[in-house]
Amino acid sequence: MNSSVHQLFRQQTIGKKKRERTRGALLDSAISVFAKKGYEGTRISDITTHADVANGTFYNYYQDKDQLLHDVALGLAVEITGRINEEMSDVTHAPTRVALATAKLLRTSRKEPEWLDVLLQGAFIVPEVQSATIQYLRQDLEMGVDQGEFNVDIDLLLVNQFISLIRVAALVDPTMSDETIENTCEAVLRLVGMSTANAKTQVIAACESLLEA
Amino acid sequence: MNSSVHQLFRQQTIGKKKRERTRGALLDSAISVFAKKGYEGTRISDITTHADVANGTFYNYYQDKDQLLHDVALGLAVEITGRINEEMSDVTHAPTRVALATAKLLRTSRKEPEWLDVLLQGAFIVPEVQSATIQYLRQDLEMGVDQGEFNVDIDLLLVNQFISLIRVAALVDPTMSDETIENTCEAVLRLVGMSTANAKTQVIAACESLLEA
DNA sequence: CTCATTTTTGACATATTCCTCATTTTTCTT
DNA sequence: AAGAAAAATGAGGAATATGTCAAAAATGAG
Repeated sequence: MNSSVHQLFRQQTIGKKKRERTRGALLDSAISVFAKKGYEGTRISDITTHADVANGTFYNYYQDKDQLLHDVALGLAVEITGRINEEMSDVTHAPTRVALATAKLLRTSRKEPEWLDVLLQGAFIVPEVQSATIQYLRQDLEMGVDQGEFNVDIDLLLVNQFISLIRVAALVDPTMSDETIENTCEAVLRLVGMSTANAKTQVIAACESLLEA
Repeated sequence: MNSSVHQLFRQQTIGKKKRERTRGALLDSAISVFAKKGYEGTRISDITTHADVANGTFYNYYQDKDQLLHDVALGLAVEITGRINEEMSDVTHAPTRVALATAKLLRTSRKEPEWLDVLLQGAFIVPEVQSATIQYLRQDLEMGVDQGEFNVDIDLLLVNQFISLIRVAALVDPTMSDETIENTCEAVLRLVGMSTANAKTQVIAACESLLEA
């Protein structure tokens, strides 16, 4: 086993002591297995097998599946949102930020479908992951209202609606085609109160700037 | 056990032979247990216990959980969508139909939270349930485009986005307050390309007609 | 290289769930 | 009310999962 393409957590632990490296292997395996079988559907043994360690090794690191999901999903949240936010540090126009962030997130999902899948599983199960995921989004939405671009109340419902549109994209089109990305970006902008035409314009602009990078 | 308030399937089998009555009890219990523990999380024994029958009885009716979910969710889909569609037979204005259907669906969820929960679980797992759920929705959306009210392409992604907004409402506010219902109705109208102001107007009108009934 | 310390191992005891089927109980037709 | 057919029962074997721990192996600091 251990045929993952990604190596997010093991990458982070290269050079560290054995303990951290094994933890990284478990976390990476958890991504693959949670994505494939779903959180409820995965057995501890699925993860240890995939990580090429003995059954008992799991219990040297975690007491149960919940703790593992917590670490995996939170790690993904920090990694993904941090990365995207950095890349947008110079963008101040809220609709552009929202469209760009959405497109970047879905691009990530095309390259590493398991990441978004597991992140979202975690966001709906572990409160702390939900907070981490929502954090930046909420800022950008409020910025859009302040700028007079978004015409809608920002509350918990809206933020969750936003996230659910992301999730649906991954569900309906796991290959995450350009078309799905663009349609989803437009949908989130309509959700926050932009007109169809306006949303289209913003998305085209955002996606162009994405191709340059 | 068997403390359900609802009795959808047992109601349908009153007067029928024992076989159908027991099947009804299993189906009603499945609603409660699936809603409480989730499909993956429920054990066959949870359902038989709740239905006040012996463990082995389950296997006189179904081979596995999947078949049970299929029957339960499809039954709910037929019941709920059929009911709502009947009540709207005289409404021809697409935005009104969409807002009304959404509000009625969420009202149902307020009264019987378990129904919508299980229906949606089924819609994301059993293809046949998804078809049954989508059926009417798609018609109304296309009607709205034809009437020049909705400004968006109708495809599988959009329909699923729509359904996911329904789901989020139930997730974020299980009590399903009036506010949540109205906000969700407005959100779905924005999703299909109506302006924030326009959506608000439609929802107010639709909700008023709902109070009369 | 050495060896105390850390980490891994995997057999096993415990626990859970599934599913069957011979037997008992209930149903309902006549 | 009798009795054949239908349905329900629940003990128990098979399969799967969990969590523990004494012993073995690997690590890495000096």
